Amino acid sequence: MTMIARHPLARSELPNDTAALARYLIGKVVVRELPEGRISGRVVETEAYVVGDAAGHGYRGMTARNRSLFLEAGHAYVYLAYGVSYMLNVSSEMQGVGTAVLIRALEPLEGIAIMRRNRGIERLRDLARGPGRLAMALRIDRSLDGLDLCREGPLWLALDGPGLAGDAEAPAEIGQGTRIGISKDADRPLRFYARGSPFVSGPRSLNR
DNA sequence: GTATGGATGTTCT
DNA sequence: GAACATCCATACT
Repeated sequence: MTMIARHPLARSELPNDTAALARYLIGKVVVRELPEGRISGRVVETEAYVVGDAAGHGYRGMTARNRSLFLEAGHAYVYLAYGVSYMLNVSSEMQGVGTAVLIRALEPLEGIAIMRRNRGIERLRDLARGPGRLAMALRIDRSLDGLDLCREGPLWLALDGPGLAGDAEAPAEIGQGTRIGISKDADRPLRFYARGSPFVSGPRSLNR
């Protein structure tokens, strides 16, 4: 078993601008620590919900649900969408600004057997392809809302070190397009993805 | 591969 | 009462 060198993202290195953060997070690693073991996956798709964005949950100010959006960059904002699926977001910009990056899809790296169990399916490609599926695979719910993702803990964000699985691959080109599943401010190119990755959600036509 | 509809909790009008 | 940052099963091309 290869030793995996990996450390948390430094808050000071996160781009302040939300769209820049969304791009920055492509290729980084989400780590989930569970009693049964560790799950991790490479981020292959994100969306930015920026300042003044009518599609963003912070657009109308702070509420009991969305207060984590207003934390300083690098904290988890988790909410329930459509009463069915949890969504994992990374808060962005300065404290007091209600913006975030939605993590939409992961390429599974570690803990694949646990992910299969959490999802109740076998197919590797579908384990975390889509934000709701991702949350189910990593067993993410509201109990993780507000967590600091720049420190090792039950859920954190990591940078690859040498020796990591997938490390030898050339860094994927980053594509950019419109966000999925929204109606307000829908034309802005605020979705980022690893071009050509089979683990990106949505139709293949959106991943060229 | 694409298209459709139902389940579901929370927020807002 | 409607909208919603979704998923899944089913039907169809």
